Amino acid sequence: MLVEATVSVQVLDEVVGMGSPMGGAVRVLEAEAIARRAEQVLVVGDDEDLRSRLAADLTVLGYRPVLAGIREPPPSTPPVALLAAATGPKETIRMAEELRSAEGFRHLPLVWLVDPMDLWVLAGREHLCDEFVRLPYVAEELAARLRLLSLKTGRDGPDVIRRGPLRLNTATHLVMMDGRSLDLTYMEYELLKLLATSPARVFTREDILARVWGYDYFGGMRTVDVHVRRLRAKFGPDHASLIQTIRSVGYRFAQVRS
Amino acid sequence: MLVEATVSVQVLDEVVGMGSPMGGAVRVLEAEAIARRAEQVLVVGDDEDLRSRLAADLTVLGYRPVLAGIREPPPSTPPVALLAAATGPKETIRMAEELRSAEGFRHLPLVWLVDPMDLWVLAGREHLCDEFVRLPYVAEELAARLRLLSLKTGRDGPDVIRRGPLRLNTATHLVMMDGRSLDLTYMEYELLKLLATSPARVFTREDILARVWGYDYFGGMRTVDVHVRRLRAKFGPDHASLIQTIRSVGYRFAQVRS
DNA sequence: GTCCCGGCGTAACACAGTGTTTACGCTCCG
DNA sequence: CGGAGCGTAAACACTGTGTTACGCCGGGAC
Repeated sequence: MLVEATVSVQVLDEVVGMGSPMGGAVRVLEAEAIARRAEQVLVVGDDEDLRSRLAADLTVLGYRPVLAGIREPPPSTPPVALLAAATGPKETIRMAEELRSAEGFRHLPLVWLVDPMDLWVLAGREHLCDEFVRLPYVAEELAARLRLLSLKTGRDGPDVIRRGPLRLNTATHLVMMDGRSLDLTYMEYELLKLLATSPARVFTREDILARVWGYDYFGGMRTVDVHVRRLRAKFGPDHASLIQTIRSVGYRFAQVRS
Repeated sequence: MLVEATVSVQVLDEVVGMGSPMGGAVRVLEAEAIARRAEQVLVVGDDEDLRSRLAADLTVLGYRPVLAGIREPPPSTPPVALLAAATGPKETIRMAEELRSAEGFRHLPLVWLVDPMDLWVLAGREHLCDEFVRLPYVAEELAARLRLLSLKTGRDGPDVIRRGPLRLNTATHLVMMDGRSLDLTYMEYELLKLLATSPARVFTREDILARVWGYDYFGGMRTVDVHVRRLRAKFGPDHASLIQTIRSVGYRFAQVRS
């Protein structure tokens, strides 16, 4: 039932510094890699050699490769994509089917790594595959496809505010925390948008009331407190501190690592 | 300003029957090629050799390759995609920019054919590229990417918008749900088309009234609600949730995976 | 012309979901 | 130790939406 070679979720930090097996093929825009601030990419599959090469290249590209077993809970920080590195097409299909029915992985963009001889298996299985890369792959292609994927799936782009584990899509009003979507009310959404738009900046309750509730609002200021509390509750205990209280002043969105 | 080598729109029927330069690499599911009933694919660019190879492979894959100049009017039947076969990255970029500002080509999915050495030019130009294929390309990959492109853009042919169980033929105004045709009124159709064209995107009632009823419409906003309800009723209980309410904001078409 | 009818806009109502207020207890700091 | 500031919970009020019903309008049949 499971991909036997996979283990529990575990960051491959030790891979950092390894030379890429693809040699000079890896050419990265440094700024881009830094701006990506180590987004996680899950790597699954039974091809250990391929997995380690992917891990090395992803690291150089500025991603944080993560090994994951399907049965394990998904990692706390949301991965941008999931690379399927299997030894053959049958195994890839099996894995894709399993991932698409696993709760934590169902909505992750799935990228196949596939030999050109096996490309025919994709026909009619497009629902199991969001993107694929021909083997042997080129690191730059991997980078380009991951970028395109983020844009096309709406995880990134001009309308998306990214703050650490939080993704705020202003076009779709979709809010994601750790890859799971948050169900926010209108006021909660507007309040969060205000705070997240200017992270680290402190907003007084008057500020917030004026800009979210409107300048003509005359109500109690505890209203803000209550909505902040509800936001924190929906963030979950791990991320409740994303909105910080500045005593006697107001609130601010945390300064998340860049 | 123009791609000099291109000529006016012209179907490459004479290419049919040519052996593919890729040799045995071309393996097609016959049924699939027939079912495609010769959808058009535009090929532009100044690399004549690449263009003719593409034309041959596309033909074998069941597509109808069409040579087109950018300045020429787009072919009457809209193609499903546009392949950019230029001799170098600079030319590809120039062409892409021109195509994206040309009236008839702006909305066509654009596929780049790009040398792995030149992949870096894609960074930051994702808006000019919907999909790309690494050179030297493999015919099966081309086929798979064109298929994926159709699914991802929700276009099941030139005039057919596909969103999950819904099929919207903009040429015939025919709407199908799960294979059964829906009998929609004019307003219902226009409203659905607006929402389905940009799935997941939230439209306010003002947006909808302005774009469906016209900018000069001054009526109650509950009009939108009622029409949404009528649409949902015709969708049936199983699919009523294809149109989602965003409280205090508006409506959106659900994000469906194709 | 009149009649009929489908398509559309508006009004009315009930209710679930939300926003707001109040109350209380904890924590921090003077 | 005391008070201000804040977190938390619950109760309340009301807005927004789903739903139904009704009336108007325009076009086609006769």
